[in-house]
Amino acid sequence: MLDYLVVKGTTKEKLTREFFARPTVEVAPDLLGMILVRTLPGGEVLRAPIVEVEAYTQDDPACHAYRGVTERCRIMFGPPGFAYVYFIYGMYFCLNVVTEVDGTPGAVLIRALGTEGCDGPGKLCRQWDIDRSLNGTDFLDCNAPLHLEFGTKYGAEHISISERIGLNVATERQWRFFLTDHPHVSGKKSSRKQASKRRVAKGVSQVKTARLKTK
DNA sequence: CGTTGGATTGGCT
DNA sequence: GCCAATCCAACGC
Repeated sequence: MLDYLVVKGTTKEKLTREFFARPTVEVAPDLLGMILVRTLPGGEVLRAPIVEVEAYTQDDPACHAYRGVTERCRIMFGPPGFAYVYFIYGMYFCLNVVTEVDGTPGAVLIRALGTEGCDGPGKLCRQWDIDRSLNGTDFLDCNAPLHLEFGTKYGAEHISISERIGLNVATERQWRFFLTDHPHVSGKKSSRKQASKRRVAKGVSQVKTARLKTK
């Protein structure tokens, strides 16, 4: 609780476009501790620090931009510091921060916030009413319905690293960053280890299809 | 505690 | 058609 009430001094450091125009894997851990500010349509303002993120880059098979520009991921190819929101699994939205210089795709998935009910990329978007309408929002615009501010800065000694969650490609990349032992990181509830990848996703679906066909 | 499957829409080959 | 940067409930041991 003390964690997310701490907002750095009164001298607010100004966030710049350059901050995001860096290699994605460098920006990702720097986002930990920064404050996400969401102004709801009704005017209510929600604020909480980012406590878990994942990096996705152009040469990364798990990245939506891996196979080039499409309508869905085109925002990733534009200037950095903007929101990339996508729809997944038929019922969830996920929020990303676009990184890298204009023309180079890259993004950081925000996986958890340091507040109740935001321990997971899908959960935090549901909780904070974030959907496709916020795709392309400028995180530098204080008047936008969604923006970022500098918060507490954490050194490497407070940051843990692991492989990303929910992927079945490029699983070797250690591109998930989170605040060590923070109570609001995802998957903490049952403290289960994420070793149960979908081993033969293809085979499983084929079996499923076959079963349906014979019905 | 570990593992599996269902929900449910739309992006992309 | 296939299946996904998720989540949760329901199993099995």
